[in-house]
Amino acid sequence: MKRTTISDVAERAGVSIATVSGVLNGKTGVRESTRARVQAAIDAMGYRPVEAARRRLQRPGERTLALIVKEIHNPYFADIVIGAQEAARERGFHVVVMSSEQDVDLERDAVRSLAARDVDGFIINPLLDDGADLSHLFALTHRNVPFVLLEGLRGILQTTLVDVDNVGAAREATRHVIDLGHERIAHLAGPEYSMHAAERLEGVRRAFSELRRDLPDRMVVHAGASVEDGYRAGLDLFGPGRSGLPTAVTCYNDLVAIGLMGALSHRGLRVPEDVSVVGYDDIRMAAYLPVPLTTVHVPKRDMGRLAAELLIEQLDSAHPPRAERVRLPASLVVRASTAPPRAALTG
Amino acid sequence: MKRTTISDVAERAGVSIATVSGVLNGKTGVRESTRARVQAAIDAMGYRPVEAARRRLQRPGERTLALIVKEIHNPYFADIVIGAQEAARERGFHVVVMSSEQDVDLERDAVRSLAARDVDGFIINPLLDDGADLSHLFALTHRNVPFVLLEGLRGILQTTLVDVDNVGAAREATRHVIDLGHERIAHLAGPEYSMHAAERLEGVRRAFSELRRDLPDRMVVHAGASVEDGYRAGLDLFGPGRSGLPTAVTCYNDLVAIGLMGALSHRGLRVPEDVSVVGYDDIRMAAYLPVPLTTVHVPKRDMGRLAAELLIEQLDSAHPPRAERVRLPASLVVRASTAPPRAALTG
DNA sequence: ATGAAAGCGCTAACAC
DNA sequence: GTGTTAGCGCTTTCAT
Repeated sequence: MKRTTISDVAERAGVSIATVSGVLNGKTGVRESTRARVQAAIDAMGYRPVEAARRRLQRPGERTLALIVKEIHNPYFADIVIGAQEAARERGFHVVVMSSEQDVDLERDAVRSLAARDVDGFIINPLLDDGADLSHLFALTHRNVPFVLLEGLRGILQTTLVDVDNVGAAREATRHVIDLGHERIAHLAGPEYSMHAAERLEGVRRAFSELRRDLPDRMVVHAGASVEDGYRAGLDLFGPGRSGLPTAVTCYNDLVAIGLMGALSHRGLRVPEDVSVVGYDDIRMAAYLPVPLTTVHVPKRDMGRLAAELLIEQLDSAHPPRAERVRLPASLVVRASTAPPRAALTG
Repeated sequence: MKRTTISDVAERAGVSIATVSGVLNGKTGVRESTRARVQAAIDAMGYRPVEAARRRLQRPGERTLALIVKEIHNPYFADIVIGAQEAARERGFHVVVMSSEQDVDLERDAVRSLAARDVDGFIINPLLDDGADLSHLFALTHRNVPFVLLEGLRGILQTTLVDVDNVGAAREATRHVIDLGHERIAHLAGPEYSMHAAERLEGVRRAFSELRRDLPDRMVVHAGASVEDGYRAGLDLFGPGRSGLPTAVTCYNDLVAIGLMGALSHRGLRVPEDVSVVGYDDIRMAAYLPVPLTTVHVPKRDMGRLAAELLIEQLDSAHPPRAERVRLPASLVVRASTAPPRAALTG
């Protein structure tokens, strides 16, 4: 069954399509009786104008940016959305969000469907696809649809990137607990297919190797990115019958750290007295927790703003986009969740 | 400067627009030399096809739903998004999200811009506009674009609604702390322009009045919907020099409850020993907090699913939408953040 | 292998 | 007041 069009309505109402268009757009100069007849036809047929044919094809139309995030639950992305939305709005753009929920197929799908709806540009936090199927991104390049990335990708993609120095910041975070005197330090690593997770783990390793210290494999737990992941990993790591427990744990992100702190509490361990915890991202909540979280502050909002700005810049310039790779500063914020280990205090 | 079109490219490449269309769509039967020439022109001019003209106007195209939330930071909405996305995907739909961030103008704007992009239907968590300017919603009705609401509106809008019984659930939550023996109970109310906030406050009042008890005005604090709001309100409520402090606090939502718990901790008060705290929503994090939160469980994911299902149903039926008003069950989950008051224990 | 021309659903002159 | 018609940017037969 074909969609009802303006001519169907016109026919039913016994008028021309121009007249229908008139009442659709509230134009003056349509007799009241005619208007009523047309409106009746519209209602009866459930007619719905195709906006693409109305505006898009005629006038320029308003412009919109698409932001594709990895997890809709992560406040990290919420701040990025806010920033992007601000910058976009100031320039007359709108921002729509889609979430890939860590699924490459969903990411691909999201890009395709949004591109099909003529969004003007993309801000994408891409998944690190194993098979390196970046076809959807290449498709954008090929169609001259600009995009900026929020996380690195292995393929030497020649694109604009807005991120922080994850290796350096994770290294700094790890150094912090080492400097406090901790010996047994664990890292709750992020999702498997994530450049950020890899970079942060690399930063942790670097802190250790710089000091000629060893990071045992069992001290690296691949947890994930959510509160649940942190909770489960924490429950496991500090499970009954475990020995050589870590006295400090650095986490992939704040959500994982929050889950970990829950697990520690439920295991009867205290933060930071028994275990020091370090997060990453500095989500808003971090400072307001019962034990304010020591974490790496990431300028999420600024990242969102900058990404949108760079994108719009590309949109408005005729030149082929030059691939800027911006690394905004990120550094540790020490709060109450880290302290010297017991042994260091008593010994 | 007008946008580059397919004929510009054709002209520059010295071919017809049909040929350009051919290389654009990777059609076979184009001489390699021609293809190269066309591609060169495309690249040189940064040509970008208007997708609306390509698909939309020709084929049916893929369908998408828009979900408009009030605050992108609230995990409450994240779960709704997940649910809607699931249900939509199962039926071949996509879901895009926009956030009004508690701003009526942004909400209006979001609806307009999305409608202009031909989204097929809306799931909207509307703001309770003071001036009752629901024009953007009426515009949808007028254009036969179906939508379902996630929060009530004052105007007797004849639309589908998916929500829970907020009054009843808030009443139940309040009864819980009353039954535990608390006398001085405060409520951190939600944002001003919110039906949910009003309904929940009403539920609190009802619990009191049913028992012929009084809820003093100073025990109702208009906080907001975020962690920061809860923190600030908590810091204030339990500030130095305050007397007659509440021994239990019910909150507009879990985020506020989390902020409150942070404030209590920073004021040296313990949960639930000194103060019982009740949240609302049961966001995922609630169960994993150091002190697991007693809260009203709201079936967010199911709400998202249902909203999407009802919407798609309307989309696929020719009949005018019947306005269903579904109230999914919500009830209290008692965890560790509530306990009898000290006085009740000792007295 | 390439081009001319008819349409996709709608708006906007311009006639009548 | 209302209808005719020429586009909007593109795809798609159908010729050539």
